[in-house]
Amino acid sequence: MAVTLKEVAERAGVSRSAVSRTFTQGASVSAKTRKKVEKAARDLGYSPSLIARSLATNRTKLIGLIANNFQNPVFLEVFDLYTRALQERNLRPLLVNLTDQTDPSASVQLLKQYSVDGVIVASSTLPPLFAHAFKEAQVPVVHAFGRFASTPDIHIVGIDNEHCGALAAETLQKHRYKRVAFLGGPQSATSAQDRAAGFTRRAKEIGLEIVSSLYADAYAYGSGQRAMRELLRDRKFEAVFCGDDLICMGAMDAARDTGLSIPGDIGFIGFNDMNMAAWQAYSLTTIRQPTSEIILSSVDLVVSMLDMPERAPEVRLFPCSVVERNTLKPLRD
Amino acid sequence: MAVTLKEVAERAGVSRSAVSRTFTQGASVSAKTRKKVEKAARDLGYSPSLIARSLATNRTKLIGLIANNFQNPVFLEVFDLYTRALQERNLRPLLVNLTDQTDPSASVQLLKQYSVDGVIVASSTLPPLFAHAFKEAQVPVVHAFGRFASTPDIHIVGIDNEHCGALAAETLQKHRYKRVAFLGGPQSATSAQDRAAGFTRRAKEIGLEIVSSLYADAYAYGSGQRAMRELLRDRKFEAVFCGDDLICMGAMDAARDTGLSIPGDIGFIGFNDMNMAAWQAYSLTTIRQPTSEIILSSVDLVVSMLDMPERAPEVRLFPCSVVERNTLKPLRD
DNA sequence: CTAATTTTTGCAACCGGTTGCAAAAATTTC
DNA sequence: GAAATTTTTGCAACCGGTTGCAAAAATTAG
Repeated sequence: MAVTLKEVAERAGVSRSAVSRTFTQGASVSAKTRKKVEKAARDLGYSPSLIARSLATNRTKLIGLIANNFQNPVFLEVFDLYTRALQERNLRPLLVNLTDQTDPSASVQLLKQYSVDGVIVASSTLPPLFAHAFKEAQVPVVHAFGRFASTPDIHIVGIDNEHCGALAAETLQKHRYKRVAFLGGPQSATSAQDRAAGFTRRAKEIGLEIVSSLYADAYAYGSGQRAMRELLRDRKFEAVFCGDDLICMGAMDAARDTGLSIPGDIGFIGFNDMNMAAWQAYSLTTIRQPTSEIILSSVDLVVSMLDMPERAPEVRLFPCSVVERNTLKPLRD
Repeated sequence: MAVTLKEVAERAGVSRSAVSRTFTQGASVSAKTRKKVEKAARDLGYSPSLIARSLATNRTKLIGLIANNFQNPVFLEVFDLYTRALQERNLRPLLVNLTDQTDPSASVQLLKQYSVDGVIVASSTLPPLFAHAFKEAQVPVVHAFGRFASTPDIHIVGIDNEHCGALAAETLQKHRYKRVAFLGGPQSATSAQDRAAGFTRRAKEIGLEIVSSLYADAYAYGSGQRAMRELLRDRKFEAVFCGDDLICMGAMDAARDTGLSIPGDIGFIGFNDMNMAAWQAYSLTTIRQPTSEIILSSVDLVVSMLDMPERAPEVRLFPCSVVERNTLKPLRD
C-alpha cells in the first residue's frame, strides 16, 4: 500500500541504507546520491514510516500528556500551549483523559505500551505518587502544576502555592478587608491544600480574620456556585478568596443571584488569571499563575530528559503576581 | 531495557509465537500454555510493544484529531468527549493543533507518517477540501461539524446549519422582534455562511427585518465584543442573532458596557448551547447543537471505516433545538 | 603518481512483534 | 484401538526502517 524504503532504493539505484541515510539527521550521504534519492522519493510520494523508525531507534517522538480536568476552560489554554510547544519541537502529544473511572495504573501501562518518549502530567489535583509511577517505569516524567517538594524524586514545574495563598491574604488586607472567607478547590488537591495553608498562615500573621472556610468539590463553575450558596447562609465576611477563577465565577454568580453587588457588598479575589477572568461580566481581580512559562518550561525539561534520562530531578517555581481588576473595593487614594 | 517477547518465551519454555498468541485477541492457545505464559509475563512485568505490533499488523490504534480553535471553550467539551469515546474503544487521539502558521498539507503528511488508523477533523471552519486530502492519502477520515453536501466524497457528521439559522429567525419572530441584527462567525467558515444564509432566507419569508449584519473575525469572545461595538454605532435593531455562544457573550458584555440591559433594551440569541451558556451571568437563549451525538457518531463512523475502508461516504445530520433562557424578552402569556 | 587518509556505500543483523503453513498433539468417531 | 478430525505448536518469513562494520571510492598529502 504505502511506498517503502526498498522501492525508493530500487528506483534510485542505490542501497536501502542510502535511502535511510538521506532521511535521517546527520547521516553521511554524498550530494549526488542524496539528489537521486530525493528525486525518486518525490516521484513515488515516499515518506518514512515513523512506526518502523521508532522500532529501530527506540524513539517515538510521542509525549504522553495526562490531564484530568476537562471542565475548566483554563485547560484549553493549557492544551493549546502544549500542543504548540511540542509541535514546534517535532514531538506529538498523546492525550490521556484521566477520568475518575479510569484506573491510573492503567494509564502508566498504556503509555508504556505506546513507548512514549516522555510524559507530562498536567494537573494540580493528582497526587505526587501518580507521576512517580512513571519514574519507576523508567519513563521520563515531569509533573507540571504539581506540588513542590524540597527534595523531589521527579521534575516539578509550577508555583509556590503556599506563597500565593499568602499573597491573596496580603491583597485582601491591602484593600482594607477585615473579615474574609476562603473558598478552595477540592480538598484532595495539593494545590488547594497549599493555597489554604498559605492563606491561613499569612492571614493570622497580619490580623486578617478568616470567618468561614469551605472546599468546593471540583475546580468547576458549578462547584463554586454551590459552595458559595452554602457560605452565604451565614455571611459574616466582606470578601472571599477563591482558589480558582472558575470557582470564583460560579461564586460571584451565586452572590449576585441573591442580589449582592460586587465589589460593593462583597469582594472577590480569584486564582489563575485565565483568559475569561478579564471578561467584562466578571473583570476579576486574581492571582496570576504564569501558565505559559510553566508549560514551556515543562516541555523543555522533558525534552532535556530525552537525552539525559538520569538528569537529577529539578524543581522550577515561577512567581505569581496580583492582577487588579474590579472585584475588590478600590484602594483608598 | 524493556522486557520482550523472547524473554517471556524463554522463561515460560514455549515458542515466541505462543507468547504472541496469548496476547492477541482470538488466537488459539491451549489453557495450559496460556497459564504458563501469563505467569512468566507477570513475573517479568512484560507488556507487548504496540509499536512493534503496529509494524506487523499495520494498525496503530491511533486516531488523528485535528482542531483549529483552541480559543473556544466549547472545544474543551469536544476534547473531553472525543478522548473518552476513543479511550473506551481502545483507541488513542493524536492531537493536532492546526494554527494559522501550520501548513495544512504538513498535517496530512505528518499523520500519514504516524500511520494513524483514521482521522477526525473536528472543525466547522476548515474547508471541505482539507478533510478531503486525507481521503486522497487513503486515510479513513470523517469531518465532524463540517458542511453537509448532498453528494459527499467523505463522511460528514454535523447539523444543517442553514436550517438552524432559519430556526433562529423563527425564534426571534416568535418573541415579537421586528428588526434584528446578524452577528456571525468568521465569514470564511462554512458554518457561518450557512447559518447566515438560512437566517436571511427565513427572515425574509416571515417578514423579520435584518437591519445590520456583520461577521466577527473568529469564533472568540474578543471578536464578538469588537463586532458588537461596531454594530452598536448605529443601533436600529432590537435583538441580535449571534452565530456562536462565545461570540454572543462577548457581544452581550459589549452591550452591557454601554449601559444597555438584556433583554430589556436588547435581545440575544446564541448558537451551540455550550456549558457556559447556562451560567447565571449570561443565561443565554440559544440554539442547541447536539455536540455529544455528533462526536459519538463521528467516532463510530471512523471506527467502522477501520474494517470497511471503502464504505460509501455518509452524511449524518442531527437536529438542533431552541433552548430558552433569559436573553430574549418573554413571550406574551 | 603513489600512499595515506577521509568519506561514502552496501551488507547484514537487528528492533519486537505477527502469521501462514505444516508438523505434532489432542480429541472425536467408528 | 486405529483412523479421521480438530486443535495447538513452532518454524521462519515478514513488517519498514536503522546502524556497526568493512570494503570501495574519493580526497588529500607528499
